Amino acid sequence: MNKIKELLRSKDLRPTDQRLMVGGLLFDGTDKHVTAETIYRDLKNRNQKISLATVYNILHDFSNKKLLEKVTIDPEKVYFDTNTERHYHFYYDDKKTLTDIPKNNIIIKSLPKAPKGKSIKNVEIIVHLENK
Amino acid sequence: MNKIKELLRSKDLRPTDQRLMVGGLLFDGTDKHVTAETIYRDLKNRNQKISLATVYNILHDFSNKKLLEKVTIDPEKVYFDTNTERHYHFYYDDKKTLTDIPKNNIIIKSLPKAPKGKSIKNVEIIVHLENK
DNA sequence: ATAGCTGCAAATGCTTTGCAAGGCC
DNA sequence: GGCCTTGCAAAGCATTTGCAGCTAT
Repeated sequence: MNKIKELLRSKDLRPTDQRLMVGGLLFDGTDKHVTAETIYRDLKNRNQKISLATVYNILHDFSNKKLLEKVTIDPEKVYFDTNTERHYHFYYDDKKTLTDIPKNNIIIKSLPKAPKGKSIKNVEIIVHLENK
Repeated sequence: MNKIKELLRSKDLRPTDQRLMVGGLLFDGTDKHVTAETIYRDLKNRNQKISLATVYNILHDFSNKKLLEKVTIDPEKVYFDTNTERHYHFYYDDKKTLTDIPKNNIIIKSLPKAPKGKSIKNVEIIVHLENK
């Protein structure tokens, strides 16, 4: 838990109780794909004191500070991914579930040049899956 | 306009006034990226009789019948693209605008295998842009 | 002390739904 | 005639906002 405290400090985020709870759930070394709702329910089930609005705040704080990556697929849901390295996603359209595409399983040969005055911020690749 | 009528018929969609109007805006041979709101305003400005709910219905009908491709980027907006061929998008995060990436400017060298029992439905690539 | 955070409830904004009336085949 | 489509208003839902009360530093 102290590790998370340091992590937050290093990003100029005050280590509040709520941030530590959310951080504790997210940064355990394994990759996760969560939504605000997911986190909120999880914490509520453990009888933790936190509000949904705060979960949204925290998730966006984390994402602004590059601790999470925001992935948008379904207009009704925003996913946050603890894996912030360049990688891409499978999306199970039926189950509305996100998973990482195993590394090196997708290779982009050439990226387009950004239009004048613009630069590429990030590249999102979502491979939508359906049942055979 | 008769062309659109045929187009609709070929997809088992009844050529109602509203569908013809929306189809007329969309299928003129040039690629477009629209939202329900866009279409609705456009038609309203021309004093056409149509409701927002119907625009949503029609856009989804068209997309279900593969006349349009649905692209999701911003959780607040769903874009529909008249270009249903395989191609990808630039997204101007600041202006919330979508454009096609010029053909052959992005090449995927290898696609991942779909997990067991699944097949790839489509691949969405969104290159997010920011100001330099 | 004070800038930053939290949390509630209300507001927002896109999208969907229910259902009655009307249109297409 | 019977099924499909429209359109309105209401409902739904994820997300954001305003703001008063706390909290970390």
